[in-house]
Amino acid sequence: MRPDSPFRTAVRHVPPPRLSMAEEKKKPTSVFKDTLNLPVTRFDMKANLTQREPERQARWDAAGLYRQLRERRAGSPKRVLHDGPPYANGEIHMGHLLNKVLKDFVVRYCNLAGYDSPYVPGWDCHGLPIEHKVVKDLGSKAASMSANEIRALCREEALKWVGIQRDQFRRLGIMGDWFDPYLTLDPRYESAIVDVLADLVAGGYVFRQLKPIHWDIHDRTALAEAELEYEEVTSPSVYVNFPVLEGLPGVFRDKLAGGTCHVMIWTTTPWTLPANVAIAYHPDIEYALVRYRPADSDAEITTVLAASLVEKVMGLAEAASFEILARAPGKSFAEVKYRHVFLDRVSPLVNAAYVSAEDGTGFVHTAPGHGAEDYQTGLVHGLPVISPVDPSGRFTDEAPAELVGLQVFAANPKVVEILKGVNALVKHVPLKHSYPHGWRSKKPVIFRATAQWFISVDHDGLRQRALDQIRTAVKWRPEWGQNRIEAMVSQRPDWCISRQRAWGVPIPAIACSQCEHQHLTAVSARHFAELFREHGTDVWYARDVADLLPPDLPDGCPNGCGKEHLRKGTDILDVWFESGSSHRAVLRDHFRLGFPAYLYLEGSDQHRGWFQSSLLTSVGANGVAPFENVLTHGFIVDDQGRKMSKSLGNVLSAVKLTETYGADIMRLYVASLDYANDIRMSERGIKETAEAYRKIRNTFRFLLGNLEDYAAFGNLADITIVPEDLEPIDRWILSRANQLIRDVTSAFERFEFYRAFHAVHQFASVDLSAFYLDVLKDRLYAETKAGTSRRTAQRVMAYLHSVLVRLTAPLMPHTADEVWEFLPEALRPVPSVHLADWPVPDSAFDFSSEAIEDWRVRLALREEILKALEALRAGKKIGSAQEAVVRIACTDAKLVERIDRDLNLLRTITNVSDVVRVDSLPPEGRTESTQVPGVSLVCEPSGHSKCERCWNLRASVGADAALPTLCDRCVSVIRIDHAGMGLAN
RNA sequence: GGGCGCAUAGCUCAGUUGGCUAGAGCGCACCCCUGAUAAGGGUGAGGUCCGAGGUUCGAAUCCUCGUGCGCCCA
Repeated sequence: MRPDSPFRTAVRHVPPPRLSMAEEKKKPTSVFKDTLNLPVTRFDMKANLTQREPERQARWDAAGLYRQLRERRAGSPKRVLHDGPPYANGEIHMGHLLNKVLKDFVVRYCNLAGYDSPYVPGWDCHGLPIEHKVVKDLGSKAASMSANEIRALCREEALKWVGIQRDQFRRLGIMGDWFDPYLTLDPRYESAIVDVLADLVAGGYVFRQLKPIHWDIHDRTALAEAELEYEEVTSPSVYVNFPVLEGLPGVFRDKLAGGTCHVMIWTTTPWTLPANVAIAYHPDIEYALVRYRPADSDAEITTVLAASLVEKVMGLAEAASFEILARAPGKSFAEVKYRHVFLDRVSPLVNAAYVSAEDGTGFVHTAPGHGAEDYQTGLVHGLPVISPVDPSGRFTDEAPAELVGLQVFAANPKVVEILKGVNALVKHVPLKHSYPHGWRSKKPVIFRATAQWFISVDHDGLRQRALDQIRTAVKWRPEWGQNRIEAMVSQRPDWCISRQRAWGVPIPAIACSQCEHQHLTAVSARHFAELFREHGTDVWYARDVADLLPPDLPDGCPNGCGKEHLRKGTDILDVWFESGSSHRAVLRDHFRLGFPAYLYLEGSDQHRGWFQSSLLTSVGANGVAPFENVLTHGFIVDDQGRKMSKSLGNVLSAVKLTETYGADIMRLYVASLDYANDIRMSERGIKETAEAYRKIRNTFRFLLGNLEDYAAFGNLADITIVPEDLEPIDRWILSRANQLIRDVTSAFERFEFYRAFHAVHQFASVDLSAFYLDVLKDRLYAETKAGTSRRTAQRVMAYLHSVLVRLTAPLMPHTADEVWEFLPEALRPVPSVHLADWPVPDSAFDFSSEAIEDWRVRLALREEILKALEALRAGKKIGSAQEAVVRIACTDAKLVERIDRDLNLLRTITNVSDVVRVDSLPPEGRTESTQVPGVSLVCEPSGHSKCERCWNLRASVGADAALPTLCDRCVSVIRIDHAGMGLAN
């Protein structure tokens, strides 16, 4: 059929001959193509994030975006997310990325939502790992260097990593005050730490007490766990009988009939026996009363040990005979007292959960001065800490006379001899086992009790007050965080805050070596806080003690020893105390962010770490918790749920992945995950997120492409939605947008970013891309350029754009900012989306319940029509939906009215050629609607011709003799918009 | 070994106080379009709701035990 055929009108109900695919492709581009308003935009489909993000970040920095934001929100209600300081060591890993990105979501959202929400990042700069590395690199030189020389190198090392990590965090688009972060090595911060200490000293929480620590007797130094190396050694293990005095259970007493009895212990460190003050049992292990005859003796001995070990131990001891007299569980030994084998000391049996019947005897020799577990048990049972060993590992005169002056390892044979002498030795066997050695000396280390500084958790009800704050003043998310920290705080022992290192904040105590007086008062601590603020903590190491005397120690030792015996304390503070003091340094003093903080947000391991140290120091010093909300995230595991570790080879590199995919993709990936529990991460997941990103980006691009001729509009009236111009589908999408704003806002308020991400993604791909925008194409492309229909569509699109760009700004700040620049001037009153205000729903767009029901029916019918179209397509009857017509029959009178009203709308939302209602449909081939009872429908090829311009198949094509290949709509558009083009001729 | 948690489709998540045939997006398969084009649209196949008991008319949901995994401690 030729377009200019004079007969065209008369025969228009006859289907035109269909062109083959080959013929269709060969068709020349229609002259009408240029009359369409096709999308045009400079906004790239390809994101090229790895190149564009750093450029954009540089522009933000140059413009002082963060400063602008601070000014804009000055005076608004505050919401302070207080940053937990990462350790300034090593490149950032996935855990850092997760943590900082989550924080950035919160901070960016709060700022958009109108809060004054500053972000001051921090770093934990002191501590062992840095010192360890510096000393290791120095090798033997370290020994000849002064504390301050080593500390200077430590500072350099820490600052190096601060710089590297800062750049890596900034690359992720984390917004904050990167040029004035808080550093725990900053004198202002160091001063605040000591100020908190002064408060605690004033409150009477700080005391000094013996505690066993790893001690290198060769280097005469304390060692941390990380400085130990484990090696095989052979130790003289001994089985020893301790004589029982009283308290045995009745079943044992009956068999003993007044005879003597022992309990048998086993130890690989005989030299610690002088410090024995208890023997531990497990309450649930079954113990046996055994009478045996040693190989070399006629005298029978009665002793107690774990029932399951009797045979093994008797075999080892080469007993000539043995017999089990009775059995009893460990818990029946609670009242037992025994006498030390070679000292005049009576001690108790105590229960301890770590006792096992795996080896030994089921009883554990307990010396709180020489073991960590022993010490814990000692705290529980109030045992004395005895440690008669000097720094070089020699017994002091507190030890038995035979041992004084002997080095402990050399003393082992002597102890064995003593045991033999008192007839307490059951058996002596060399044992090969793994034993800790000093990392530098390579020599075996010992546990030695030394005086340490503590914070008493129970002084002045501190523990109880902390628990009260946990329960009443803080909101824990997820809620089980409360259980967790409650359990930990209610069980934790006193806090040992001293460390024997160089790289940290000195505990500014002045000691008298004559009388052992330790001078640490609120006044003296306050004095040093001021001194450190001015000079940094180096001053402690640089000056002589005489030049450091605090105002309350003018005349030397208060016990009358004079000044000449005074010396500076050599302990530094536990780094947990340092970071735990950030509420003073950052929230209250120097940065004045505001106390308490709105939110602390860290990994769930910090229930034991920073949350707890911050809580205890703050309740002790300020009386209240330093945070209102504590949000925790889980740990990153691989796609199979296993933790990431070098040995498993499943570690994802945060830095490399960011370089490969871009920050916005990595951020979106974080946003897509529920971080409350374990977080599974895989490169595959990142790739899927990249797909979601592309979808969202392309949706923005389509919006922008169709707003191009509109973007120049600067008049607010031009871009304001006129309600009476809205078409039904516009009203539908606006009601959806309202819901989206509500969902995303509530998700951000509850820190459930994955809900925000899923909502946005779903909206962009389902509501917009697959439906609203798809349906809108006809209006946008084919209607008159400046007509109400097209302009209204653009107004709605501009609105949707301005909503979406704000909702996504916290999640993908670079892309949102890029997209923002393409909005019409009047829609972006500020130069960056990050200075904008969070969208609020417009209740005028909310649907009535009738409108909701109308749309339920329409969308249900659409779904069923699309299914029916698919059947036609499979039968090669149609290609595009436009080639089909839909016939609907309805038996429900009320529905008939509604469907008749909606016929054009149904045609629009399904993109078919036509939708008509018929009185009835033959049963064969029709679809019975399951969602709209009473409705059935049929799809079949359209009989209409295809409009050359808009490609719709319409009954009106050919009606206009001058433009016979066009539908009536396109005819009128040509006459209005393109009258001068001569197309009508 | 103890404390605190978690387990729904290949992936990421929904699933109200127990109540329709357990849902969505992505991915995948097939198809359409070629005027969002290194795009866009449609349809479809995917689930022992970790396992085993129990409570209940009814369990993904509540209880018990187990398995696996994570964090913290020992």
